[in-house]
Amino acid sequence: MKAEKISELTTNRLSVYLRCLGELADEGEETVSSAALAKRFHLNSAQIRKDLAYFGEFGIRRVGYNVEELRDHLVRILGLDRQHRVGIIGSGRLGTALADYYGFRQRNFIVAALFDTDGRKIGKKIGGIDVFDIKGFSAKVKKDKIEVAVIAVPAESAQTVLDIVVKAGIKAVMNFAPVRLKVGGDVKLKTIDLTTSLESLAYFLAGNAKPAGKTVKPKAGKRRN
Amino acid sequence: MKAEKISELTTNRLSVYLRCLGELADEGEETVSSAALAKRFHLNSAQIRKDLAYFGEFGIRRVGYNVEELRDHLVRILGLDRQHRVGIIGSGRLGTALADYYGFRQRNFIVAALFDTDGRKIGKKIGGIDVFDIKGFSAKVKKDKIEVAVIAVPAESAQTVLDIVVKAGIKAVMNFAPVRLKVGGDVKLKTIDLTTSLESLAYFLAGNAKPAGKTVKPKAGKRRN
DNA sequence: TGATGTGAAGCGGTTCACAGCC
DNA sequence: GGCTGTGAACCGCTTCACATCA
Repeated sequence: MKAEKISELTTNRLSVYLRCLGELADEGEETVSSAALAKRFHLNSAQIRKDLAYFGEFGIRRVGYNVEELRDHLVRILGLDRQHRVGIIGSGRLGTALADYYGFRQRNFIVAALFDTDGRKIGKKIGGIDVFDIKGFSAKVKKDKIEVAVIAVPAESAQTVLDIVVKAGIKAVMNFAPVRLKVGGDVKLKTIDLTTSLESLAYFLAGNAKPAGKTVKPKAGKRRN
Repeated sequence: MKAEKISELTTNRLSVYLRCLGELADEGEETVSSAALAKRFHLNSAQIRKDLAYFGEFGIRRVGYNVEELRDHLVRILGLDRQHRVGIIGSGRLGTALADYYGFRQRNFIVAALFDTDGRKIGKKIGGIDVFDIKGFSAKVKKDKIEVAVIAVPAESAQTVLDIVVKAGIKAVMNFAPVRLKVGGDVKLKTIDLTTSLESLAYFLAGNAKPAGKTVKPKAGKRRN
């Protein structure tokens, strides 16, 4: 509640910086200036400096940033220096794909369990991970110390699932169902809406197909300036 | 290039409105006011009106909007009134999950083909969809009139794949690889970065775990006001 | 009267530009 | 000299408030 001083846009960028630094470290770079970082990954150097400055003074004037050191800082700031256990609800194609997602492990996220309502799946293993009845969600969360829930169920059931998840004490949720969900303020809900992303591409194609004609027509002219 | 008068934030919301209207239509509602829509789906009514007003005057004063009619308008604005053919590159778990994704079909997106470099997969069918050699991408795009590419390959290969895709004349790309990719201005690239989303949750958990102590420490006090 | 459509104000994030420091 | 850290300017999106009109 209080920790929201830093914009989410900033933390998202920290995640990007971390990745970039990983690449530089792999190449053996020891230090990097904000300008060099910006140029290489098409970022803005002022923004990099400002983002980092929220968390401390990591740079050395005249030199730049120490790659390894800054990376460690970012890992700690983002809370990636310890494991996070994840439960995925919905063991359809998307759920199982996520269970297998390499990026999870790479970032210290451990998929501890899958959950479903489908009796045919419960008790089985999918990709080496046990599928549990959603009814036992709360108990399993406590037992396995699950901190993050991923919702990969159809849109109709997503709100119900979210309510179960929140009741179990989970504070961080990633939702893939294309619906607007409601949560209390102390729970972080991140929705990844593939439908909207897709439609945004369709819009682009539609607008692109008719470059001159059907663009906007702002009614009473003079929209900007 | 020119069509970018309307912010992407606006078009994303149009997609949301469309979904909401679908729900209302299913319930048999004939008209809805911006205020009612806002209340029901936790949106802002002024924003709804403003977003819609960019595209025309769809409302009736004193009444609101006709649900069916507005829905049709949005479908047309978003370019969902015709099919879009999609090619997915990468037939791993994520790629195949996407090939199967219900939201695609529902929105008039047809997955025409999967592409891979893995000889063991090429020529096979996965979930009813043929897997082709990426080498034949360009030809297949022309033949099947593919307009949208989905990149579901590891981060290391993503830029290479993107270059192939762009060279084949594709103008709309959805990328799931966690990298910053480079494209020319006439191609719309939408990256869905699961790694960043995940790390943003981790950040929240980290900040949340230590509510008072390690928050920010803005160095020379007085950040805001 | 009651809802839309919209100019204007407000706000938050980005970029600029430079002081401070190594 | 050259890089960071940062106040100030800028910009675009959101929200407000109201004129407009069926």
